[in-house]
Amino acid sequence: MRHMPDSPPAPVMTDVARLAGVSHQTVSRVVNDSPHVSAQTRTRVLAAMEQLGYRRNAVARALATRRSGTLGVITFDTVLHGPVTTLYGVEQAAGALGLGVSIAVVDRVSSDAVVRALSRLEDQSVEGVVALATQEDAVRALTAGLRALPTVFVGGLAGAAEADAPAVGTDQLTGARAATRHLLQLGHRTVHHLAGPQDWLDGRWRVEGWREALRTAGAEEPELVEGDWSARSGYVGMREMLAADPTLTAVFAANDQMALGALRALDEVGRRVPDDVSIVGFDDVPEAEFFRPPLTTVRQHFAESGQLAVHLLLGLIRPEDAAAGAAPPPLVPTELMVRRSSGPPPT
Amino acid sequence: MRHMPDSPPAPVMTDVARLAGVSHQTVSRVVNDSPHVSAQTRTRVLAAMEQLGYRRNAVARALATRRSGTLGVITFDTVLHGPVTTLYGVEQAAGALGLGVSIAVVDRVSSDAVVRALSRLEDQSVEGVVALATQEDAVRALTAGLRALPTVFVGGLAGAAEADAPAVGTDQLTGARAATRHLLQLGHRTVHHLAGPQDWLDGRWRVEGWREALRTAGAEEPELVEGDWSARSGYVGMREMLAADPTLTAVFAANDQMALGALRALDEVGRRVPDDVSIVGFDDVPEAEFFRPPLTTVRQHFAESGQLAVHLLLGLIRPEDAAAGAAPPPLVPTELMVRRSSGPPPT
DNA sequence: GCTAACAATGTGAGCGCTAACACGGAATGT
DNA sequence: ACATTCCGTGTTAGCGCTCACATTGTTAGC
Repeated sequence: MRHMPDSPPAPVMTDVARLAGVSHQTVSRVVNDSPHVSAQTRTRVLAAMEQLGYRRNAVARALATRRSGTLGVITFDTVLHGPVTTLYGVEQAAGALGLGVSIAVVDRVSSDAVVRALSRLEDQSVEGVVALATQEDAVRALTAGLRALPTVFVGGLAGAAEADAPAVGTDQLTGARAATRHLLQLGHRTVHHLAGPQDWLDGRWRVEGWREALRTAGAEEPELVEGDWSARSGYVGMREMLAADPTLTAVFAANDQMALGALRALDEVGRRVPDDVSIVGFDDVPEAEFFRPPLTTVRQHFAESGQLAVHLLLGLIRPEDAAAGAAPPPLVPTELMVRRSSGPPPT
Repeated sequence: MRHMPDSPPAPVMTDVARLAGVSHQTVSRVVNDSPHVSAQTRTRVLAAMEQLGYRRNAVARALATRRSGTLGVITFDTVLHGPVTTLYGVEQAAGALGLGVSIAVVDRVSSDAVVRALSRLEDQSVEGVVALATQEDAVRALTAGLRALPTVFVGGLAGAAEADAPAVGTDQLTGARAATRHLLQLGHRTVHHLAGPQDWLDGRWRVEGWREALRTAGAEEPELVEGDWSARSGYVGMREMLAADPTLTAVFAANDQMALGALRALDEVGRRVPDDVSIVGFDDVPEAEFFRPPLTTVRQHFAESGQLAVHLLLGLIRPEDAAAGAAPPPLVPTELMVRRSSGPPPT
């Protein structure tokens, strides 16, 4: 699209008013669906708007109402399936409500960077923020010393609760428990855990679920190995684990990428999956079905989390507008996708 | 963060002015780094701002200047590595320039949805848009019948050029050529192509590069099989290809996900990689290194594309502010990452 | 028949900022 | 010495919209 040097100025309310033969205020009423406009006048105004191609100026409206109609999202620059999908869910839900979405990406994990990102959002006068940043540091940075900008956390319910912040997200605990129990039920004595970073709330919850399931089953709890969500860390972690306990038969990886790395490590040392070792992941990224073997994993419904976050946030920002009904449960259930990477232990 | 019922109103310019004993305009000058303020006054104003915790109201400023200071990004709801990383690049570059970024996600590929997404961005008064939507339909929808909103396309240079729209992106052609040539040089008679969707400009360019390399080498051009970027389509496509030509020895997949699917398909029919068949992907997603075998692929520098897009867009929006120097070349070079999925053909 | 109530519309002010110009006073030139 | 420039600052008028209130006209009520 070429740059147009001087397009004619966009029509404003007064223009519409003049054309329709009413006052600007009446136009405003029509635009805002006020009931106090006669059907006839409304039609005339609508026609004038149509004819002029009028669009309300959101900036002026924001200034007058002191409401920007924009939500902010803070996220990390990882291309993790979860945050990205959640972001889309947020945008869809916000768009449906007529709200805009601004984003701020935190380049590295430091509370400093989080504060700067938040500051960028504040500069854009967002009315509230959805934080996809579920590391503990981030939560702390976001809750501490900041202006009263309503915030909803997605993902890490634990720390959020500590910080007395509203949060929504996947039911990590139940999901991790299901994954572990699945392996246990297949007959494995115990399940090893290739954990996510423990400063991520999601990572911690998955450990918790794993631990609970083991405890319930009376299984011994092997030392966990911590990774950073990356396939590389799954690979390295798996080798470590194998070195520490060559007899292991079942591994629950904290996400699918790490599971992929584990798969590779097992292949390198000649262990077959699932004949020798079973693997279960978490997330159900679209590719998981095409791993070798197809990965048994816990599906998360990220987009729903995003939607939920928006509705929860709306309740904080505009209590009157928020869907009146009871607040939806903040926990999105998971789904265990049993594929071929898990099976009974070798006999 | 709890909802605070009534926080004290944020300080405005006049408050700062009063405290500093100057006029609001002088405060404005300080905020905007005008040279026409004495050092002494500036210090006093700065101190007053500090004391009051003043932050300029971006909305009011936008109304007065008729510039929102916000860029829009249109993207699809795919969790493709490329668009997401580009998005981050855009945000980083914009943030560094003091610009905000609003997003609009297109839920499905229809020009209608694209128009609606664009409309959402317009409603937010973005000054320009970066379109990560590089499908032909999308480009057409974006360039057609729309207001004079400056737009930069990322990714698909071909169609953009047709539409006379500025565009930046990876040098797909050279990348695809390099991938194909790499296989040819290993001794393969020819290279099959598991193509991306042909209504995506990126997909088309990759075909083009592949075709050129084959032609240059005088190699026969096998029929291509078209996929949709997904691992599933790579899997299905590979099986099709194998059925059509069981003697194939080298495949260039249009992206890494499709390569993953292909890897799986080959495994299922007992073909070893790279001993029997070589595979090369495109993108170099972080996981590619942990595929089995590690995937030879073409790395794209998505974040740089995003940055470039922002600078190009800035040139359209604010010619005076744009870095004066020559415009950067709009093509970001690729990098061939040779790993273990490619090797000489079986003898 | 006169007032109360309400519906439909208009008027004026102001959201917080910047643009454009006005205005003194110091510095410069001849 | 006086006009001319420039510097630092203040004044005024909007940007396009909504809010609160004023003003009509109409219907209802006693």
